[in-house]
Amino acid sequence: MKKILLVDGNSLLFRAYYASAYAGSVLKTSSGIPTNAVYSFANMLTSLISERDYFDVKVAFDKSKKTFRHDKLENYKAGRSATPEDLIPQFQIVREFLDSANISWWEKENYEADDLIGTMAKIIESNCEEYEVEILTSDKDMFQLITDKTKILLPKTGTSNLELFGKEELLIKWEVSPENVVDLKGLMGDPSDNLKGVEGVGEKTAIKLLKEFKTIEGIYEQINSIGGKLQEKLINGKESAILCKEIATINCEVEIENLNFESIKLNLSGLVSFLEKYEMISLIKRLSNRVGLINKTEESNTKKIDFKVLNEWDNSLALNDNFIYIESLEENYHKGEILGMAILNENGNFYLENLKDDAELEKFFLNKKFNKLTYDLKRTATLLRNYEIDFAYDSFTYDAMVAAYVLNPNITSRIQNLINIVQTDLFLEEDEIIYGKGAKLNKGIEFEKKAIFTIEKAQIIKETFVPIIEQLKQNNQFNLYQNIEFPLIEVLFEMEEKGILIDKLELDKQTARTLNKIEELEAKMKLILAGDIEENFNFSSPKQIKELLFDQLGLPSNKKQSTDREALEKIIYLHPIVALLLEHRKLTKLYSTYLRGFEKFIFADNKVHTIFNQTLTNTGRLSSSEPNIQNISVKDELQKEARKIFISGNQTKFYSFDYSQIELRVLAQLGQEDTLIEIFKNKRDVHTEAARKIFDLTVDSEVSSEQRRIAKVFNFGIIYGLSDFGLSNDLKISIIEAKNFIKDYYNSFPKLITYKNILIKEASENGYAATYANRRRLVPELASANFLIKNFGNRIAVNMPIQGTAADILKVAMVNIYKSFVIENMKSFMVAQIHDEIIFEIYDEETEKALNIISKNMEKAFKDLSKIIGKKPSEIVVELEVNASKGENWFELK
DNA sequence: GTTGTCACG
DNA sequence: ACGTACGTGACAACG
Repeated sequence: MKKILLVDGNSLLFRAYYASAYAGSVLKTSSGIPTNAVYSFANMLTSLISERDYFDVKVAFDKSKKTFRHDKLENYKAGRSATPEDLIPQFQIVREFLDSANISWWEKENYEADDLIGTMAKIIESNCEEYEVEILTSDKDMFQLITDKTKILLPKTGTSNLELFGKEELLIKWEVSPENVVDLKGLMGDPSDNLKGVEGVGEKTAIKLLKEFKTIEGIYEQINSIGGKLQEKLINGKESAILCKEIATINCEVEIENLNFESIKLNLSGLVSFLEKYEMISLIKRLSNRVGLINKTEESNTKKIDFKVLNEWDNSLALNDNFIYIESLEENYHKGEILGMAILNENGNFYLENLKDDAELEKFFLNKKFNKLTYDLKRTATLLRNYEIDFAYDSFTYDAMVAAYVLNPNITSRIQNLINIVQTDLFLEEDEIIYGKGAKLNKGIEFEKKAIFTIEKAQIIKETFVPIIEQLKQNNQFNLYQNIEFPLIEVLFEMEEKGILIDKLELDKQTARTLNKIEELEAKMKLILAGDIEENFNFSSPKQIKELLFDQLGLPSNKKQSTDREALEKIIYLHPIVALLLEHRKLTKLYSTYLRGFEKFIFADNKVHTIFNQTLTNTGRLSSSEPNIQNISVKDELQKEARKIFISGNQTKFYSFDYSQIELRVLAQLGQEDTLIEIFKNKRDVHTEAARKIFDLTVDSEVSSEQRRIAKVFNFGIIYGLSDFGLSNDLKISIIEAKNFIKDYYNSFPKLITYKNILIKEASENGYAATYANRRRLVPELASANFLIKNFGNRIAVNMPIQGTAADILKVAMVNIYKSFVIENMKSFMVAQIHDEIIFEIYDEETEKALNIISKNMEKAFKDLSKIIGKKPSEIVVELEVNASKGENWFELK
């Protein structure tokens, strides 16, 4: 007999909620989305499936608030206390969980979960002899569904303690048979559903009556054989009893379409990305193991992919379209090792272990007729170059990683995620499970296993290719992918390859000098604090600093006893040590992150080769790592010294081009705010002019630096989705003053409030925010009942289109400059992008030509963007202004 | 692995 | 009553 589990989703989720809400507080993600009930639900359900060995699992939910039962009884369920606020958003999230794990769930307008489950149980009983049913619910009404083949699993105490009810167990507990459960309910009523039953008849009397007369109808047929008060009560309650029975009766004749049962196969990668998304990290390992157990029974049935192992490539196997995947486990591919390669085409599936010294393979890569479609092209190309395998870059025509990012920037870039971005039946094991991770990472696994895994990865790229392209087109995002993101891969690839030269002497000099300063400063601080601290006091330990300042020295603090810069600045005049601590922070940051910390990133060529992550941010920006060259100090004079270690080559100089106020210009354009557009058109200082508007000053009047500073805070605030609280905090003014300022600001730029409201409305309706180029970001926060989270959603809806459109513009500029450099056969090259700034190394003899190409392309990039995505360039009226500076090192720039 | 802090746009 | 500006990455300390 195969067992099918039917789950009452609402009932289980409620139970999961209360089992995991302690003293009213519940588990939440860092952005405040409550997840406790889903966490517990996922835990309970997977545990149950893995332990009790079910063949298939279906979950049913109540659909709408109103059901056919409400038509019969006006106050049905009216007495029930309100659903906890933190639970409401989790009804949606739990459905997302089931989808990601590939567990099917059902809901139907007008019906409750009971009816769906009852119907399914009946269908199984009458059509499928080889199945039996278990129903997981804490609703005792469901006992009416018990038969020889159907049993109820009732949670007892806690979450893991369950009791199984069949006919016999029911008879022992209630002394009734399943078909009389509704009669019992009709007589007793049920306060939770606001069912009255017969007044004065409780459990004991009801059971006694049913034992004798079997059903409610039976009781009334022989009402005269019952005497006295009870008869009176029954006659008075007749209508109610019959109605309550009717309502308690589960409708087992709901129409359910496409119901079929097959061996359950959980989607591990979908599940893992779900758990990552909602920060349920601790469940990943536990659930992965269970999924392994649950899926195991099926493993032998999964179709094997046929493939051929080749010692050397045979170019006669090559075709026009070849899906390739190169396996390499290092996160930093600049020092990555190639473990093997899969090539899939219509001639078959091929696996190559050794890529070195394979002349045929190199011919394959150099031949432009042979298209290569892959996942993470930048990594692939870098690995090939590191192995000195020549290739024609142009023959790479598709990158599944970047395409998937365009469809959903929120998804972690792992090849396994391609499966859930488009629905497929494919399954791909996690890297960690194949190779282990951390200290247990093992690259030398069995040859066969590794070959299959690599082939499977290429298979995923192949199978998802057409659906992904179709979805891009359907979303109107194909141009963004094809003409911006895809060409950008090559730009970033070359930037990373070129790297940035490091002045090692300068680095060593500064490292020693800074270490010296730190030691001196620590000695000085120890002298001041003599008697207050131990000899081995650690000035870098927030814990020890906290104790010293607030407990020992008794300085005032906030509730959290924070010791960050903002907190320390407040108490700087109360003790001489505080200023020195701030100085210490600056020096140690400089030393450990930008000086000594940089050494490990320097390669044999004396350069750093950063990784520009193209598929990480939610807004479309790039990020940079190992090392991060987008956050090198610039604001503090002392820390800015670190910029001297980045030097240009012998024959080149650095040129930096940065956009002036690009986000505000984007805002002016997209919000159609003419006053703002005019300010930029007249090349005025936007903060000064905003100050004139807010403070109602005349055109040529003097604007104080204080007024300009306030206006500047506003200009930034508007991009972040300003709040009165945030502003009052930043400007150190009262919330009332902040409110008034906001009013003045919006009066000065009235279109901005309209635009803001449109953005929020669109994001709420669509479920995502979008840039001018149709880059999307899902904003589930907007659906939250919690107003803090919802406000966060509002700010995302406003900020993402602005920050993201600016990012889109930068990308267009980079792609176009790169193309021009190639066409003009220039040697000069791009070295870095820092969100609103692009840094180049330019050969002296190319200076004029290069500067011209760069500034022209940057200035027209918004219009170019418009054209690329098929909009009208003429609608872009705001000017983009670019400032350039040069230097032989980064310190000299700007 | 998580937390606190701080660097950038 | 609650308690925030948007987007990142790296480091040291501390469980």
